[in-house]
Amino acid sequence: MNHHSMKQKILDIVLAAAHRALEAGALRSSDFPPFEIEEPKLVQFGDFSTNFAMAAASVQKKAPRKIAEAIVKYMDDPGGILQRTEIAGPGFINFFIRPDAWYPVLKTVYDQGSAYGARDLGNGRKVQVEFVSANPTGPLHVGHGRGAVVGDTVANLLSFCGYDVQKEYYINDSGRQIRTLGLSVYLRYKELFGQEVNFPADCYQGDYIRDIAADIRNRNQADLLKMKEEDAVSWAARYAAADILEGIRDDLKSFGVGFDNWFSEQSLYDRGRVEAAMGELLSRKILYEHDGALWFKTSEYGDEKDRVVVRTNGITTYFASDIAYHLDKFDRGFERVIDVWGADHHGYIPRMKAAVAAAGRRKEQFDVILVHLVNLLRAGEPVAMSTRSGEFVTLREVVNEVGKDAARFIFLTRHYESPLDFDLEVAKQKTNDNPVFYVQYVHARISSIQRNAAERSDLPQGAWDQQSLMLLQAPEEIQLIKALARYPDVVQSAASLLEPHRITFYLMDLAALFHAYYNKHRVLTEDSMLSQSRLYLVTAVRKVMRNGLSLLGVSAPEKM
RNA sequence: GCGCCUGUAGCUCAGUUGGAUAGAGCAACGGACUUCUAAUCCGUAGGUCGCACGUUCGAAUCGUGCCGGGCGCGCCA
Repeated sequence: MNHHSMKQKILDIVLAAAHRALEAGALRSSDFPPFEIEEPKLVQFGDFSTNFAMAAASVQKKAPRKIAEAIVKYMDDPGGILQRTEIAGPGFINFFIRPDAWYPVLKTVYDQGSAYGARDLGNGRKVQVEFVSANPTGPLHVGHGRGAVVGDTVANLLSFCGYDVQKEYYINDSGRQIRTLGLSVYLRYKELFGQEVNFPADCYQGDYIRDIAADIRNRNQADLLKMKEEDAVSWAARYAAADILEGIRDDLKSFGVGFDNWFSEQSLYDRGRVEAAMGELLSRKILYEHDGALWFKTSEYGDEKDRVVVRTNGITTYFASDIAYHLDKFDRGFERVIDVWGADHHGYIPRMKAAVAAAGRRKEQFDVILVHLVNLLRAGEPVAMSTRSGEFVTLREVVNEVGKDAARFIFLTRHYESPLDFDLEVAKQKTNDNPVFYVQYVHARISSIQRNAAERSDLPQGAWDQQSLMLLQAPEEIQLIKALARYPDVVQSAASLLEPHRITFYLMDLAALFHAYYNKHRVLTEDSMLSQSRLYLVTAVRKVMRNGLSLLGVSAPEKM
């Protein structure tokens, strides 16, 4: 299988030319600097261009244009893919590809099918993506949804590119907020029995707390009133956390997000992992005692100050269990660990990186993806969102209203470090305002063409026929094939930069090219040969669309 | 005050990890449906890439300073 990308072929041609030029004495140094093969923004500059000459100028001690001339002079084109080359501007070499040289791309798309676009970056290495990890103290809201899609899609991308990926949800089921949850439920429970209670402001205010309390009463799960308050609170806490977690699991499921592992914070304590981690760090003198507390020397690893891991009262901080948790991740054999956090936690990154570094892991082994907030709007007006008052819009409500596909896609229409306006009305619109349908519509349209083609006996679907493909001469057709050829590069950069929005933008581009083509040229005509070639082309477009949408976890409808 | 993020068309945002004359969508204006799905397309107009220096063949992109916006700075989670 020799599916070299066009870009790679150009790179080979340039390098070979450089070597020949060197042998012939037209270049001085065998030291070729790194250079780029890129796709120029303007069509007049060809299909590809290279900055080799400019990049090499200082080493070769020659004017860039002279170097470019030498490269062009000694250039060989064994595959016969070049129509012409030219030297332009300060020393760019522009390459114009013969239209028929693009056709094999279509065959590659067919041959590789659902694997088209995948580059093996991971080589089977184990990577873990941890995301959402919302406290089980209330339902997921829209912001969690964004993190969920980003994490899920990053995991899809890495898995597609040869990593062995595990998706994990970290459950904060120990500590104070869980106790507060228990207390909240307990107090609501007492209210149900007509008792006067003073419901504190720092308890969870949402109605779901009342629902849980009612649930406990109605199903006669336990008689909390007969228990000692302390026992009742902890019983309520466990019950409520499990119940809420079940809801979170369901919400995520209907959002298309599933996890391979649900990891309990409490289990770290139960298995003595926190204690063990602290002990190890203490013996390595990375922890030290000061003012009656235990401190981590994070400042020696780039943090601005040291951090407390065990308080004066003997209780560990959240940081302590987080250290243990991350050490545990690496102990489980993951070579690479990726955390997806809300942007409000960004101040936490230096100390977490410090902890990972102190554990002897390399910088590249740990990444944090910071997902910025979502502004929920309805027809341009902000929707009130306050967790404290309990008046927030849940992820479930959003998914129920606009659908899984629209929600997922829209969450990925921005770089995750950019705040996102999510307008519920726009998400439902079936117009160009809403990119989901714009992209899905391509898939539906092509599916429709295929259904029509199936009625005709003169159109074998999916057959490679070089002769008929030669009929694909329109600029729009070549543009489409070029876009398909670009897809593997897009996937690679999305995966290596952990930037799923690149797939989204690519699909919108491809969709625009297709819709333009569709409006200008008819696929199925009286001309069998031409129809066959165009059918071959649009079927390839459909395959790539499908691949891209599946990475995003968005469906590819046959009809709309 | 310190740190992180951010500033690109009226609005919302891309920008191939330093490339050539800065790109979409929306909004505005003007067009295209007896043809495979008009949930579409075509055209026009729209810019001091926050500002100023610097780095170099070349900067929206890198560096420094300033201005504006968001967030974070607990022995909380």
